[in-house]
Amino acid sequence: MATIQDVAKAAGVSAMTVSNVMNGHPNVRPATRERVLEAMDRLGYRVNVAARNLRKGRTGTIGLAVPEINRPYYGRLAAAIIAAAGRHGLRVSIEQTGASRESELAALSQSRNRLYDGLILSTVGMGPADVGALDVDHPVVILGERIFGGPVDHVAMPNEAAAEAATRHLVERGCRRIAVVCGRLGGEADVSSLRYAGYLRALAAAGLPADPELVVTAASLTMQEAARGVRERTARGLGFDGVFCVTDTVAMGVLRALADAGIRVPEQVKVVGFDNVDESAYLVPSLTTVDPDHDLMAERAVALLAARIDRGGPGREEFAGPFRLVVRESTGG
Amino acid sequence: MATIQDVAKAAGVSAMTVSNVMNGHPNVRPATRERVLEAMDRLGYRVNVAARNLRKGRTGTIGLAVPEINRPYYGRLAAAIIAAAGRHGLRVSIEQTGASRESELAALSQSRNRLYDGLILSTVGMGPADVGALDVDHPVVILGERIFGGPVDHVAMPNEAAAEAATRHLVERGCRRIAVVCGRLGGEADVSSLRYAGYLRALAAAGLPADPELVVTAASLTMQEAARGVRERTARGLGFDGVFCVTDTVAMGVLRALADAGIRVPEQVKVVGFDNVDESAYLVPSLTTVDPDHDLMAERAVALLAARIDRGGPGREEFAGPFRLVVRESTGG
DNA sequence: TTGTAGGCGTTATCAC
DNA sequence: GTGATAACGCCTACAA
Repeated sequence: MATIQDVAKAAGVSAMTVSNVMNGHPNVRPATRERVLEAMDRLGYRVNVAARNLRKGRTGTIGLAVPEINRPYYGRLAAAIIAAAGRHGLRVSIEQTGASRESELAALSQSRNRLYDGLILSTVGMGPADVGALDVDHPVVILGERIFGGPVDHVAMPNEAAAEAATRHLVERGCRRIAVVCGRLGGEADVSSLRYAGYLRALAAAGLPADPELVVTAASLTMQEAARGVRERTARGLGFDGVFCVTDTVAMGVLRALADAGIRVPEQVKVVGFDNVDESAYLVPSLTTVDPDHDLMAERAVALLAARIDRGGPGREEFAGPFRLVVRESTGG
Repeated sequence: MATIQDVAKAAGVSAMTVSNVMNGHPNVRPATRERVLEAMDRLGYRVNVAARNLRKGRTGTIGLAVPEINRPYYGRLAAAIIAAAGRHGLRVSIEQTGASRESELAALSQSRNRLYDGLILSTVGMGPADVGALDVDHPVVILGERIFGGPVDHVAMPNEAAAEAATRHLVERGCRRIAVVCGRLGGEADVSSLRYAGYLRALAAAGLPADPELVVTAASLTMQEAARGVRERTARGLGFDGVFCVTDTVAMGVLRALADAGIRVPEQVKVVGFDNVDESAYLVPSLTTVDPDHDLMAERAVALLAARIDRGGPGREEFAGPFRLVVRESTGG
């Protein structure tokens, strides 16, 4: 494999000049540039990224830590982040945390390993008690939730407001006993708790009581758990006429369980999801859901991280994306 | 950031000894090891990956190039590959090709850029004419299809056999006019063409004619295109009683279009997919589909690549995974 | 068992 | 406008 020295020799210049040509520096005479380019081409020269990284103290790669890439929401997010990173000249290395607190903390310390220039972390397992772990000296952006007081940048979903709007939509469509399907409620600033809070707010605003009977738990927010939870609930009789699901994935499990029980959507029960993953428009019935503008959030997250990489120092910026409700068949079109 | 030298100084040894401790080399006196570990800990030492890479000529990262990570099948695959790579001590950097021939070729030449130790490439846009491009001097494993004669390792789906089995299943369930929804048929060794061939074989074996009217094209295999194709077809009257979809994603679009047309599945039309993505079990109706054992394929692909990275030289191994048909509601349970 | 020397390929600095 | 020099931090010889 040809090195910069080989090219320099072949072109009759110094390595420095070759470097300057490569990096588009000014002050290279056109004729020289030509000779160098020709030599590079002839030798099939490729820059050695490891050497460049060592010299520059950068790797050109950022890490993206998500619970599992194989879930529609994280897939959607990853796609947007890879695209956004590409626009910033960065590559993306993906790590799966399995939504466990330990793996999320491990991802944070990996980033200290200087594997990546920075890390975008989707926290699910970590809680406020782990804020201290965020105090690392490398660029980190938390994506998804708000961990109050953390010394890092955040790109947050409009969790509460959007959950409230989604639930209000059910109220407006005539629902009076609205169930919610969410993960474990620790009272912390995780997806489930924040969206649950929005759900409660909408109920209160509508003067509806909050019945603990209507809270269905799907601990790790999988289709399977959601379906099981709803089956258990309907086995005791249909005690609700609307369901707010904290994610679209959960909603898919819910729709399936309702179909199993022979309950018609939206006639008997109306369902709302959250995320607007690609599949939600194609489900039968198609799913009414919250669209949080993934592309914008991804772009902001990468932009924040890139800025932090360039400028250094800790950040505390917060960005909460916009959202809109996409009304489809599951709430009556 | 502390370097190996700093640690050496702090522990009163040479850098070499620190290196030996780090890499678990034998011949380090326990007491010395202790002193070194203590110093590393005290200084918060982290190895500089760039320097190690430069020295070793390795990056510890492999590339995974897929059309779009935001599709259930590729998400599933990526999850399995990241997990498998982790077991081999490798990280995974993901690149999205958008299924275009140009981007796939670019991914191949990127790998020559020595960004990664090796590349796993899911070819969709490239054809046999591009076999030459595979003749790179870096480890590459092609995942998904067979490009005959390429000088690289392949991990292939059992495309033809599985497609034939899926179609035969429709025949066995009583279907006589079986449509197929696939991408453009170039007669090359891509997913659509191979699975289409399997479909044809099953028809022939059953003594059924192959009617061009029954070939629905969804050029890039999206839900949208599949739905549109089926809508156009049903608008001219329901001319089929079974559909073989070349992917589950396509099947989701098909199920949606059939629902729009008021056609009942499986009573009027039976549907089979391919991939067994997580969602397929939760659709309404749940989807009968081919399960190709993604985890095994991912493991094999990573193992082949890892072996190639270690041993060097070009490879020509072919591995075709096993498959099984998962029968669900869309063909009558 | 531990230390010394040297170089992996690149680029920043500063001469010329 | 171009080139010599010196790192960047680590690891593989080889020497002690």
